[in-house]
Parts: sequence; structure tokens; C-alpha cells
Amino acid sequence: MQFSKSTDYALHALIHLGLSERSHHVGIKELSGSLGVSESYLSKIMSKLRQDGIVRAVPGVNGGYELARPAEQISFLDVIQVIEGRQQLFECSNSSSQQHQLLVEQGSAPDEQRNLARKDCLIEKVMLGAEQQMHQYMREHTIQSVLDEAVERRSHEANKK
Amino acid sequence: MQFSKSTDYALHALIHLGLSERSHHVGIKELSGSLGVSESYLSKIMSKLRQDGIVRAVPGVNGGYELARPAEQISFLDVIQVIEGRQQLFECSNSSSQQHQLLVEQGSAPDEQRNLARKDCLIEKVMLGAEQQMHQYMREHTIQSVLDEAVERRSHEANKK
DNA sequence: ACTATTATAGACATTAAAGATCCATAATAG
DNA sequence: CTATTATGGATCTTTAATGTCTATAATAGT
Ligand code: SF4
Ligand code: SF4
Repeated sequence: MQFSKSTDYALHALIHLGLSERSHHVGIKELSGSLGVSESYLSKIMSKLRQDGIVRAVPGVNGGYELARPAEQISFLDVIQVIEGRQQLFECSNSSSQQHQLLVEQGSAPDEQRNLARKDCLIEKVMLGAEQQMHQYMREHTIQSVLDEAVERRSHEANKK
Repeated sequence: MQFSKSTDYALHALIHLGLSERSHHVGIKELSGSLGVSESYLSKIMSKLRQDGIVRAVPGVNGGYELARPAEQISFLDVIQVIEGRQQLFECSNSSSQQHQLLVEQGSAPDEQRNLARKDCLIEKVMLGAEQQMHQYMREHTIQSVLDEAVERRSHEANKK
């Protein structure tokens, strides 16, 4: 299991946009050149980002892309979810196995609520919990926070001299 | 991005083993029947788990699988890493792009150490941090902890009556 | 030593997803 | 009106996951 290259591209592209002035449009040519990816492929990714309201796009002369909102409001989680989708990392298939009986419907309790199914599965609970941890961290880190860190590091370097 | 079905199978199989008495061997037939997966495929997965020291296997009559160590010493992270591999979730490709220059070698500092490369990348830092969060959570949850929780829940159900 | 049983490993086939390209179309600035 | 730029659909390639089959090796029980 790995993040797709598209996620890689998307993040780099957004950082590039974050460096450009607001309301200045960056064309696909510049982006693709900067990242070393084909225009064709990258434009698909940018298109996705637009559909999800991460960037704005304007066609025509001097057109291109810009961030749709301030970089501090674009979290890593936002980006990952656009590209990788929003399904859970863990989704079981065999919800009819004996295991299932054991871990979900637990010892029988058929009277009241049936059809709890997946909601109460102990395996899913762990896997989902783990995913949430990762999400939380990604929610706290934005395009801007990376940019800031870069600046900070740069001045740190300068001090050394 | 999703966990593979193999991870699903592995977890279920280990829970099955965790329920069986220690030093009692569970054959692939029983496992595959219980999970609703083909013997062929499941045996591949079990084989991997054996190679990584999660389970023990003995061939021959009355042979089969058993946990290689106590269930409380088998964490979800252990299992996931056996099946999904140990590469990082995020591994960038284009480490030659302009972006790279900016985020890693930061403003130039060519004198002393070159070749720091990926180690100091701010994007990787975020992505790796997020992954670590997930790992930590998975490290804290074991096959046994799920089994315990199941028992606990069962007694809880009983109390209700 | 023999036999039935069970796991193992390699080869192979199938399916699904990611990665990538091409082209016809639509929108926009000038 | 035109050159420019993004968009969406179709399509191809590559890669990884999934799944099956078979021959081999190891073991317990006789
Ligand atoms: S809901 Fe839980 S127990 Fe049931 S099949 Fe899915 S993972 Fe297994
Ligand atoms: S090391 Fe960082 S900046 Fe360089 S290519 Fe990888 S992700 Fe991008």
C-alpha cells in the first residue's frame, strides 16, 4: 500500500501555486515543467483539484491555476482525500464468514437491533482508529505550514553564516 | 489507496488462531472454510506470516498453524507490515524537480554536506509524521486486545439481561 | 520403511487500478 | 475573431493484486 504518484504531483503543484502571488495564474506548462510531469497527466490532476474546490482555473490567454483559498486553509488531508478518495483504508469483504459472527454480532443478541453489522466490528474499530490518527496529523499540516517552515529554515541557515 | 484483501484475511486468520488453544494446530482447510477464502490463496498468506515469524507451521498429519508467540505480542502493525510491506506510504519520484531544490537543499548551502536529499524534505516530513501516528496506534493494538474486548463485550451483553 | 496428510514454492492466469497519452471541445482575454 | 488555455472522454500501457494449479517436501502414525 502506497500513496499514488498523483498525490505526490498534487502536493508539489499546490506548493508551487502557494509560492506564486495570489490572483496570478500559473499555466499548466509552467507547472508541468517545474515538476517534470507531462502536461496531459498533470492537467487531469489539476482538474480534480478544481472540482473539489482546492484550486480555481481560468482558460484563455494568461489563464491557468491559482489556489481557491488561502494556503493555510488547504490541509494535507484535503489534498490526499481528493486524490486518493474518501473510502476507508480498511474495508472488509467477507462479512459473511464465521469470524464476522464472532466479532460483530457477538455471542448472539438477536432480539433488539439486528443489522448493526460493520459498525461494531472490533477489527474495523482498530483500523479506523489508526486511520483517524493519521488524518488528524494531516489535518494539522497545511500547504502554508510547509511554506512557513521552509522560510524559517532558510533564515536559520543564514544565521549560521 | 486501500489495504489489500490479504491484510483482511491475515487478520481474520490470526484471530481464528488466537481463539484456538495454544499448541493446537489449525489446518488450512479449517481456516479457509472459516474465512470463506480459497485454500490456495490463504496458504500463500499464511506462508508469509510464517516467514516473518508470526505463526508456526507444521506439515503432515494433524499439522497446521499456530501462533508463534502470545497473541498479546502480535500487534496490528506487525501484521500490516508483513502483508503490505515496509516501504513508506509516501515515496516521491521526481527528486530532480525544481520543487526539490526548494524544499530540500533550501536556498543553497552547497559547501558542507551535500546529498542530504530526501532526509530533510518538508513534504516527506509531514507524510512520514502522519504515517508514524497511524503506526503508533497500530502498535498499541494486538490480536489479544481484540479478543479481550470481545469477551468484555460479551459479559456486558449478559449483564443487560 | 510406508502411507496419508499437510504445508511450501513456483509457475501461471485473471482482474483491477494506476499511470500516461491523444484529441476534440469549450471558455476566455485581447 | 483569434490565439490561448483548461476540460472531458476515449484509449492504451504498465503494474500490482488476486487467484488457481501442480509438483515437491516434510511430518505423524502405522
Ligand atoms: S465486519 Fe469485522 S468481523 Fe465482519 S468481516 Fe468485516 S472485519 Fe471481519
Ligand atoms: S524530496 Fe521532497 S521536495 Fe524533493 S521530490 Fe521528494 S517530496 Fe519533492
